[in-house]
Amino acid sequence: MLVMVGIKLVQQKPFKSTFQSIYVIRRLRFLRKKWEEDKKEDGTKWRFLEHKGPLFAPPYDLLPENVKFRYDGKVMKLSQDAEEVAGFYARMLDHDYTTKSTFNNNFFTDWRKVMTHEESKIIKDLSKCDFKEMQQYFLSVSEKNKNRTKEEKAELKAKNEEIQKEYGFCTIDGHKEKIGNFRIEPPGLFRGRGEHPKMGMLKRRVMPEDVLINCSKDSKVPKPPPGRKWKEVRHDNTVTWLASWTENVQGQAKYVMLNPSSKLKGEKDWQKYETARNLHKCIDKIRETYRADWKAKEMRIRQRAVALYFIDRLALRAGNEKDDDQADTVGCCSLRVEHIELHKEKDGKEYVVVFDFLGKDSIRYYNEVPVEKRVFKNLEHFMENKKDSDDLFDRLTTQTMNEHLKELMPLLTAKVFRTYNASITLQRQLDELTDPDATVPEKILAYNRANRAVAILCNHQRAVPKGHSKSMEALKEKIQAKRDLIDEAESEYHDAARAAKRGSVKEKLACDKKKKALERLKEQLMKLELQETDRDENKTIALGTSKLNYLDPRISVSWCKKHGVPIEKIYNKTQRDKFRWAIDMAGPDYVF
DNA sequence: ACCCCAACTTAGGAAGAAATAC
DNA sequence: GTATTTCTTCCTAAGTTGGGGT
Repeated sequence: MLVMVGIKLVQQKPFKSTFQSIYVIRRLRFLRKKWEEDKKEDGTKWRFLEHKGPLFAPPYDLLPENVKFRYDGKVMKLSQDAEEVAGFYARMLDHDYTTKSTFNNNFFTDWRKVMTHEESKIIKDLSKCDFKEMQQYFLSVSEKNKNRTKEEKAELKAKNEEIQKEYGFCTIDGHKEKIGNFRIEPPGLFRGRGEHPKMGMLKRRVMPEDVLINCSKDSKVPKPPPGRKWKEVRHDNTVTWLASWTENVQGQAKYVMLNPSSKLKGEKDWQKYETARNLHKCIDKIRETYRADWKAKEMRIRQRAVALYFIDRLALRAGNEKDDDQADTVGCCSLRVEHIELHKEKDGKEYVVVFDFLGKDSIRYYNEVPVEKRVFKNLEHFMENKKDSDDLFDRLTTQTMNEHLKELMPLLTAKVFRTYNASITLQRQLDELTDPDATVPEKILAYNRANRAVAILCNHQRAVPKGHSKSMEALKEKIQAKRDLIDEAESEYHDAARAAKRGSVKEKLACDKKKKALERLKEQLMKLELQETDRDENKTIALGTSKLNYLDPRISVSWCKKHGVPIEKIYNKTQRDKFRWAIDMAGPDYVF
């Protein structure tokens, strides 16, 4: 596989700018050499791995003496642990979380566990706790931090860079690579999304004794803090993580891993898009197959075929089963009867399925979808004699779905459809929406619209930014002001033109100037109007997630190269770092 | 067949930094 | 210069997937 990468790289088209092509050729040669040297076909991920270990959260700072906690109106001095946990809650007093009884109950139960015996004898009712002074104190501290002088800021920045330099990088197979998350998660209250049964529980402080270190045998093993021990040091080169620990709320493993800009992550990402491109080659066949399976005798197969149709057409997630100590969310395979409604006819359309459920992160998915009659009839059948809370696809799991997909194409799984449909949609929308003669801002709007089509397909939502309507109004005012200016400039230009007609060189020059000024204003107006459209259309849609995780970056890169749009207009610094491989690889003619 | 876990990708919101408006 | 808005980065929760155990 990795040898193929090398070949693929050298076959790429020449690039436009000399600077770039020299750089690219050198880089390609380098990459190919490296990748051949590093070739690992046995499932091992590295041969050498060295790092400094994770950075622990700073120790707890006691509150100043004058900051009081009160219980039932009376001042009470808390023990260190109780005070720290109280502080976690105090910081969140303005947050919506503290209005939820699940959050409050979980917090209170866990808080009482860290209290001394005496404290827990007194503090028995959360509503009698007064955290106001603590909250005020934390607010004042962050206010003070905001008002730091230039020098203080510079000093802080320098310190952080020092830390980044020491902990932020590792050496892997001879390369220095950036680490993604080298900081151990600090203690706090668990912020589960949606109606999470565990929200508000105490996430306790992670100690060196909780931490597993992974590095190579012949590396300098990271040292635990003085007088402390790691839980374990292992040398497992079949995995990519550098350190891990188990978080106490959900019992999940947490990992320190490489930054997306790293070669290891980049190659994986590249491979993901190659799999999606492979799907493109057999998608017609697969669609034929599942349509045929709508008629299958076996229920199991019909359910699988209808579910796959949803995964393909609606870009739904696979939908694993979830425990009831997690928020109740679903994906395709875990849909329940209560999540869809069937309408023989709705708003003039036949056979409409209305989806309404909470997906990942408890984001609502609502969609009215006209479907083939056969799909509709199947759904009716699946729902017969079932309660609302029963599984729609009771004969189907993500495992059996993925096993089936493996047979249709190597490496095919449910999520590949999301990647594929996202990327192909971007490519098609870009083709459709890009006017080659348009200005760069217009092209960028076209790009964002294409991106938006994908975000809508994948249901990537966000909360309406606060102050959205206000900022829209401000923008509208600005536009009106600009229009007035243009009117003014127009009449000035007309006057100047008349003067220039019979006037001297001087008047002609003045007229030219007016003309230029008018054009500049018009251009500014257009920019503003584009911004207005863009912002309003984006109100509840998040473009970042699809850009970062679903869109083959080579599509965007080639579009930029083809249409003379600087790549910086599409990808910011972080994104350019992550997609370095694609920026180097894809020429203007790349096709997904 | 089913369950569970490890490892990895995908996700929205918070916090911080930078840009722009005033 | 300061306040406000917008963009970027950080954070970590919440998914998917494959594999191993029973």
